[in-house]
Amino acid sequence: MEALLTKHLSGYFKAQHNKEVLVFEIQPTKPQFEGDLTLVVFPLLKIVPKKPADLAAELGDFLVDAVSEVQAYNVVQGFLNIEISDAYYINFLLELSQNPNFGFTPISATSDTLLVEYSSPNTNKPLHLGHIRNNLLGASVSNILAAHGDNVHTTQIINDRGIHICKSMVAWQKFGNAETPETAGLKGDALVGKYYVLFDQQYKKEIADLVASGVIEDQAKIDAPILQEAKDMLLKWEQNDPDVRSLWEQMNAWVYDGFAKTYSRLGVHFESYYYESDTYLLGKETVDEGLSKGVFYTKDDGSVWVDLREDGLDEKLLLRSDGTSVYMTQDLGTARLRYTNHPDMKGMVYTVGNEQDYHFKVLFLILKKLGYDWASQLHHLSYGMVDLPSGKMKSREGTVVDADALMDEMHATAKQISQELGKLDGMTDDEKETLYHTIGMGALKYYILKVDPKKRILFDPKASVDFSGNTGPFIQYTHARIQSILRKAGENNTVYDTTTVSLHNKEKAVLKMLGQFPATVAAAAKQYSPALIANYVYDLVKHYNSYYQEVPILVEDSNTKSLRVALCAAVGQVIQKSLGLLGIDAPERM
RNA sequence: GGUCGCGUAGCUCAGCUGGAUAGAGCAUCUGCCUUCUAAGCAGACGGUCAUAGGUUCGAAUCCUAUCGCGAUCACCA
Repeated sequence: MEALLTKHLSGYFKAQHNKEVLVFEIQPTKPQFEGDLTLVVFPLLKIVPKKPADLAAELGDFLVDAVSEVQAYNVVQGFLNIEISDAYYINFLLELSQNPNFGFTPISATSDTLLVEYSSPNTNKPLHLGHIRNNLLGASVSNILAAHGDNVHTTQIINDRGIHICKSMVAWQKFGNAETPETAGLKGDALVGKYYVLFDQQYKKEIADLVASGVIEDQAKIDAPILQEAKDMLLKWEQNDPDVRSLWEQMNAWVYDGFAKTYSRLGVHFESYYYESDTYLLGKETVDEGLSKGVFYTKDDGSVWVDLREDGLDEKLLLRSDGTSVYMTQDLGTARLRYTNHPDMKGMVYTVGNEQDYHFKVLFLILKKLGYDWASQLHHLSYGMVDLPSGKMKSREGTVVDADALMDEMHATAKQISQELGKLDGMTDDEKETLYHTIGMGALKYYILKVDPKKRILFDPKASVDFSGNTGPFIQYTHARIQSILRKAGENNTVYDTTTVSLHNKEKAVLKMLGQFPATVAAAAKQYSPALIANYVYDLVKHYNSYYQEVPILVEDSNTKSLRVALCAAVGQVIQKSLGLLGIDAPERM
């Protein structure tokens, strides 16, 4: 509709005033005024010098005359409020009902291939609340880009090597007594995490002992024997020591087994996996390449650096003096490997927390300096930390919210509320458990995703298990009620005579909301923001519930009834799609 | 200290490239289940949009400065 009005207005300015005007400010009319769309005329006064109200009236007269869908207008100051005919919205509903792809763009031959990286765990501890935000964001953005018509591949980089991995390995060797997930009765990732914590405890104790014997604290942090053991182990690992490699493979296998269970519950999946243990060597090659191109340089101790001071950044280490690689080294290798594996790729999205903004700025700049033209296609999907009311999460201090435990809690809450409400008669126990999972995850995912990614989240455990108000279950509930109506309405009940039905003003409001869905998907893709989808679907549901409350759907008059059922079905479809983009299931009943 | 981000109701958040009287939820208080699922709806209460300047017909939104919070600037990842 906006496009149609723009076209006519543009023609009008050309014919009447001989001016080229291509962009008009058209927005939904505020509820307190009469009308459906509002043209702001202030910007046009520079082109045609008139009083605001006069120009608005002139344009209003023209539109009523020229555009059949425009049936009336009113002017308030410099605002031209345009009333659109019911027929337009009724026809829109008809089109929408016949288009299962409404709002989505199918993948075609011209689609861009994109790689979205998310999750990216370390193999030394279980996933926690911070990872949950990462996973939900990455998975949802992947869905949104795909809905927008991109050919999306999901992947992750697994930080499976490095000093932090060696820490849990050393601790297991010293204190583990050959414990396994089976003998300990723990998930594999939880078992390995336990030894990571043990390492830290022992490390702190050794530092304290050294300080007590007269060593300066900074020196004690370096000299602590267990840290030396971890460093030795890293060197042995890079030298392919068979014993170290075997232990490493064993412990990583435990972790992957644990992660797989958590990912499955979260409902995320990956089409490929990259391991730093595979890419760090290519990273080292990249460093050599940079040295030969003169982009990097070597210091006296043998360490390799890049100087970014001309770009307003700092000097950055790329290879340690002992020749081992750092974080940046392997990221260089990983990026190159991915473009080798996907030559047609048009972009890559890194879902990583905003504490690494600087890292990615540097990474992209280095790749550009190395001459890779695809460096400009890389995007860092940066998001804020998840904080608790008690402050920051610290894995070594045990103040993290464990992902598995959190999901258990959401499930239990969903179960408790569902049982209290007692609406699930006739469902099998399996169906009920599935539903509790759907609702619990709906609450968690919506709670996390409704916040603008770049903002930090304050995770309040009490508020997160809230199931009413602006929550996932609230939206799921509306979907369930719609499905209930559709079941009662029966089949083939959505055919109506478009020329004789009329619209309730609440119906019109809902249809306007539905009309915004395609633009919302497009905006969410452009901004990599699931929050736009979450806020949109909440707004849609608010309008629908208000309508549902005030207007009966299953009425005697079959023409009116069919229109209303069609509207319910359309709302149900858009809710289901929106929730789908957020990775949330829409239940048939609850 | 340099750089980046954030600051909107008691709390948690919306507010698109500047537009009309800044919106939701939670919490507190009032109504509405013999009628399509009350995980709902309708209403009340609650704001000097951190502060001060500037640009503009018009600023929560853009610019500058200040204050506050956070992140980062590691031979950690």
